[in-house]
Amino acid sequence: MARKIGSHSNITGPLVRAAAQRLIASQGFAAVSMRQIAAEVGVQAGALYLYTPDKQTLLFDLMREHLEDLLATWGSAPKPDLPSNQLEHFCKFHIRHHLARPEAVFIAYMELRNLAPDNFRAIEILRHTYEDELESILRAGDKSGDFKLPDTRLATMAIIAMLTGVNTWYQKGGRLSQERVERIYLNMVRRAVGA
Amino acid sequence: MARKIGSHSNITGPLVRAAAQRLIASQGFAAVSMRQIAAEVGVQAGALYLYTPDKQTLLFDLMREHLEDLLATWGSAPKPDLPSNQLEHFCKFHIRHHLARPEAVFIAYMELRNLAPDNFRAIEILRHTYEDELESILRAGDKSGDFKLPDTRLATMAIIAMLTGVNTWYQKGGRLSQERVERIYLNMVRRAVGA
DNA sequence: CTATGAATTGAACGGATGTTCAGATATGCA
DNA sequence: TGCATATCTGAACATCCGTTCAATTCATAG
Repeated sequence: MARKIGSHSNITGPLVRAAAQRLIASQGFAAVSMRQIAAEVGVQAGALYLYTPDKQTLLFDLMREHLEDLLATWGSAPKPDLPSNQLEHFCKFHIRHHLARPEAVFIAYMELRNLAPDNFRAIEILRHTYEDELESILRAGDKSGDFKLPDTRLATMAIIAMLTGVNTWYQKGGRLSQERVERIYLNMVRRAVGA
Repeated sequence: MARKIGSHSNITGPLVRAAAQRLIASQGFAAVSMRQIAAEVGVQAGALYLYTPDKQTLLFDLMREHLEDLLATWGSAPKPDLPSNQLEHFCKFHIRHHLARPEAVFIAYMELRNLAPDNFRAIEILRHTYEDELESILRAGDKSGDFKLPDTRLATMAIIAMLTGVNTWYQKGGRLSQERVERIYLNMVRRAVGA
């Protein structure tokens, strides 16, 4: 067997990402220091630089991985035929995927302004790619007559804002189950697009 | 004439708030230093403490004033009679008011976690008060049969998220006029609530 | 013009920041 | 066992942070 790099049973790398995600989500990127992250992992600050070239890249990697995960998961799911069913699939997927990783979602939305310009552009492309997935569903439905939309781009932005907004108030074990929330939101979305 | 306090033609106070708002909106509270704000105003850092007891209070005041302005402006506008007209009034008001002060809106949404606990609670009360204004419209419309809503609280959160989302993409001089955006969003909201 | 008090400076305080690196430690393979 | 290398420490670097305050400048009232 070829010698593996990092053949020690080292898991510090993932721990660093997890601690950084937790801390940045709760305090904000600028307010979290490398020493805080290191303390959470149980190492000294200098050791973090074995796993990231700098603090900025750590943030960028968290956001990029979140969006790549979002796109990959969406892309690997089978697509229904009819626009109406595609819309249902998207709504439920979006709520479910976002509620399952609130910290990553929070960071991806709140820390955009802390990205260096090149990193910002890369993240914006990924986000736009995801938005286009919904927009193409709406466009197809509008064309087929299943939906009635004065402006598909605005409907796209409106629906994504609405669905992502669930993350700001939903609490597991609250008044409504996640399935019920999904159904109620889907119902509102359906009516909003004239389905 | 009684001697006025600050009878010098001093406008530094408002300038401090304006500079702080501009800088915090673009870089984030934790990333902006008192020295940066002072430089923007054209004074030394120490002078800022004539206008705010500390950095935390400066943030709190910005957010509180934004929400008090929102509630006061909303409260002073005449209310239509029918729920359907009230909903139209709210949608147009919300989009217009928020698009007119994007920096204050941005700060009020993004910097909540940088508030000290007491300040956070105070801001949350103001925000909830505003949400209740929409919720009572929806409740009245649901009762009167003008709207058909499975859950007024969820509809409230969904609509506010949708409307506030305009701030993330709207650009003056873009493809659509503000009035057209207001109309399209109102149309989607009306359908979403079953009006 | 002078006295008064508001407005501001500029230096200083202790401490935190991201990052680097020589040296120490731990691990797995020969 | 001994060697190579991955992992980590702990101190150091220059710089920035929020905040305080004695000293100074400034504008106005009398």
